[in-house]
Amino acid sequence: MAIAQDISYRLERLILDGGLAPGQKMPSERQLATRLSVSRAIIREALHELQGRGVIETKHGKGSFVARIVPGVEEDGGDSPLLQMFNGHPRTLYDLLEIREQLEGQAAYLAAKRATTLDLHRITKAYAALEQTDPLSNARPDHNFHQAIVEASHNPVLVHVLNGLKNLMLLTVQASVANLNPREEMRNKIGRQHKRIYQAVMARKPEAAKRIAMAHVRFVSDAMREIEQQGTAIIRVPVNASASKAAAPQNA
Amino acid sequence: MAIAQDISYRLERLILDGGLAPGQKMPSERQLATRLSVSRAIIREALHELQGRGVIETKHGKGSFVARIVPGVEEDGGDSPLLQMFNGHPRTLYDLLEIREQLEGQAAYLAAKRATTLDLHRITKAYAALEQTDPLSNARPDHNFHQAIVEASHNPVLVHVLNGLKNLMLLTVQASVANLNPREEMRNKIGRQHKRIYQAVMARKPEAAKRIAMAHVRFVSDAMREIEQQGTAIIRVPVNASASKAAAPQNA
DNA sequence: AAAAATAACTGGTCAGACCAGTAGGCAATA
DNA sequence: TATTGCCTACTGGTCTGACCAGTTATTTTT
Repeated sequence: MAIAQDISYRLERLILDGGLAPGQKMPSERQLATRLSVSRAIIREALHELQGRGVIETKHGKGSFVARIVPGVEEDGGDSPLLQMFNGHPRTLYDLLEIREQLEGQAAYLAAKRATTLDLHRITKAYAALEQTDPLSNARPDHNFHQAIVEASHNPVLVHVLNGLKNLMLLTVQASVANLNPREEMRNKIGRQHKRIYQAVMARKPEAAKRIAMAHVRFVSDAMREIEQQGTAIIRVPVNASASKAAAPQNA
Repeated sequence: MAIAQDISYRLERLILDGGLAPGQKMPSERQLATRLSVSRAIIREALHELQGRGVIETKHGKGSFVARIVPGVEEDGGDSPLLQMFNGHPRTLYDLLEIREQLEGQAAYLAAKRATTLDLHRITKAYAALEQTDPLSNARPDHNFHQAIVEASHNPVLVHVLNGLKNLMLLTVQASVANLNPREEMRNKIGRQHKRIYQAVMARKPEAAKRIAMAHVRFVSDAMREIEQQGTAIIRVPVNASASKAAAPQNA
């Protein structure tokens, strides 16, 4: 693989894995070049790639910043091309969940219908990891479980679309985990829902899987809406997820 | 604006405006640099940006090529690995329709629920244009009608996702128009479906709108599948859609 | 203290060089 | 003749080092 590509992936992973939070400034190009032992030209090409993907935005004389997906009370009108759309819309979270409901439902349906034994194995593995993980730690196992199901759908377009929403997804999952999991009843309900999704897919019951998966997302959405109205939310909008994440030292 | 950005936009416009068709080879980097009077580094940065958006894919020693099927993605994704997935997979068309069924259904649902009077006006206008257009001419009015409904959903994420699939969409719509509309019964059925969708949205009947919209996409999908099995398809896979497009001079 | 010049960052662009795949031509060989 | 194989002229991939252009904090002036 071309180095520039490789670098762009490494940087993206660095960002997603919590090394850098949305809005945060990335190291300077010269620093990155030195750090990663490549020329600055390569760094610039990699950064442009991330820019094209909407992962970062760059400001002349200031630096490159991890794209802020969502609103926030933040500073200037710094808009990223794609993500600009979301600015100032606190509804975004629910908009996303609205779409997730559809797509995850379809994914579960197709997964139950088309999953190969290898797929089932992967899903099982992801589910096991999800069960064993401390629900309070982080959102990744949750996301992985859903992801495994999506991939088992064998619909590249679906995979592509959900992959494109990955960043947003992570934030919502994160938000839901942070807000919902601390409440025991919630945690249990969600756990049961995951289990039922898992079972439906394994049992190859498409309709059931779809129904349950949709209900799951709907439940999360409704629960968060309720919490938000009570004013007891830990995270109101995904932006702050990074902050609470930084406060939680148990990240991988 | 930074030159690299500007260049990337100019190149993208060049591609989308029909100067370059999917799969087609772009001029070499050195050529572009000379032609556009910028350094090769700038060209490379611009190309990486397009790469990140999934507009092009680049092959060492061969050149850069307009990505078959997609622009962006967004991302997400974006990038050649995703696009590669689509190449040569005739199933892609149906994969896309599978997703469209969900998203268009949801869009219609939300549109019926949330559309403002302005939205309704726009939809009416698009529908009128669709009715008055010669069905054989091109797919744009069809796409515009669906688009108007999507925008009326007032879900930026949904708009974003479907926008990212725009080119794919155009191809499938185009394919369906090319294959289905020449057959009178099909044309009539589809016309009736559009009408029912339109009426359901205008009458603010979310459930009905969703059901009809989903059935519509499903119908198109099934019909095309059937045609393809009969071997009477004009366009089998989206890839060739561009070719037929070039052959049809009546494009806007 | 306020204003202006400065210095030390940051990204943006350029030029030219060289490495590394690819493809076509053309000669030497079997 | 047909095949092999090299050579060459493409293509993108990377590096270097320079200079331009915004941003910001510091330091000098006033």
